[in-house]
Amino acid sequence: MFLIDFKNRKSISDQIVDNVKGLVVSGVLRTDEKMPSVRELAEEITVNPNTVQKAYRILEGQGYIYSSQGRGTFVSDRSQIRVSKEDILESRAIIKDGIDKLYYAGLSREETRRLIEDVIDEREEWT
Amino acid sequence: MFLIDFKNRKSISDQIVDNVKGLVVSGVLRTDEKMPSVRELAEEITVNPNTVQKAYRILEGQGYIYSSQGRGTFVSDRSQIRVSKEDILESRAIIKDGIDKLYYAGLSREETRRLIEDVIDEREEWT
DNA sequence: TAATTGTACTATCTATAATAGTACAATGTC
DNA sequence: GACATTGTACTATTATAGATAGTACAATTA
Repeated sequence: MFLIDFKNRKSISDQIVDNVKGLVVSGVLRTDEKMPSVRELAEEITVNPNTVQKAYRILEGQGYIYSSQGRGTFVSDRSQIRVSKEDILESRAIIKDGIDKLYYAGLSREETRRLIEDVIDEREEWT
Repeated sequence: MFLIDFKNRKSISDQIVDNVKGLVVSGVLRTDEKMPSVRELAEEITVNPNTVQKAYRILEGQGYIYSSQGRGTFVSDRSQIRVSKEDILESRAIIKDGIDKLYYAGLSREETRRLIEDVIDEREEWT
């Protein structure tokens, strides 16, 4: 369910954040479903509890999950997700960086389009 | 000519690498044209010479430039550029990461396609 | 000869991520 | 009520990557 790649360039906490976002948005995790506790998840993926807590704090701040002292952490309704314009622009900048690198590697516009269409088509769940 | 953003998430040396690659591939820097020396460029963009040298080493390793002790560093012919399959896969992974983040933000397949087409169309020079 | 240039080092500083450990309030369970 | 669980907030420490600082030397050019 929650997979971490310790050799990844992305930090562990960022991987948890993106991982959970994907499960929430795709509906694998359902509204009000209980998330593993900070300590549980930390043990499951063998990282420090503080790392999980950091990810949960970010996820709560963006409305993907909500927490209740003593009770636990739960999945928010998708209507609660808050996306800022900066988030979109950051994603755009990441994609632009990747496209730039393909250009530097000598790919043509059409080859780039094909590669990206491949990536898009890999995901069957989509709004 | 060589622009560095010190607040960027990309390291300075990586920014130099990508910057030069772009200028070489687009033809702004012409074959056998002399590059600024390590020390010159370091002063121009106010970074440490070691940082520039690191970037130059990477660029030479990938065939974008070549160096000659005592003479300087020069732009390679574009036929000398070596692109590994891993480079393409890394670019693909970066793009996938950006597309994933757009999905997490709730964008539809079509909105994502439009945003990417925008990015692609921003670049007029292209093979 | 003197200046420039690429190159190779070592040492140090800095920022970020992750780990380790402690503590406490709120909650649920027995 | 007692106790375990949970979220939360700290501090301190370690690990790593990137950048800086400084030195040195061989090859080349002027």
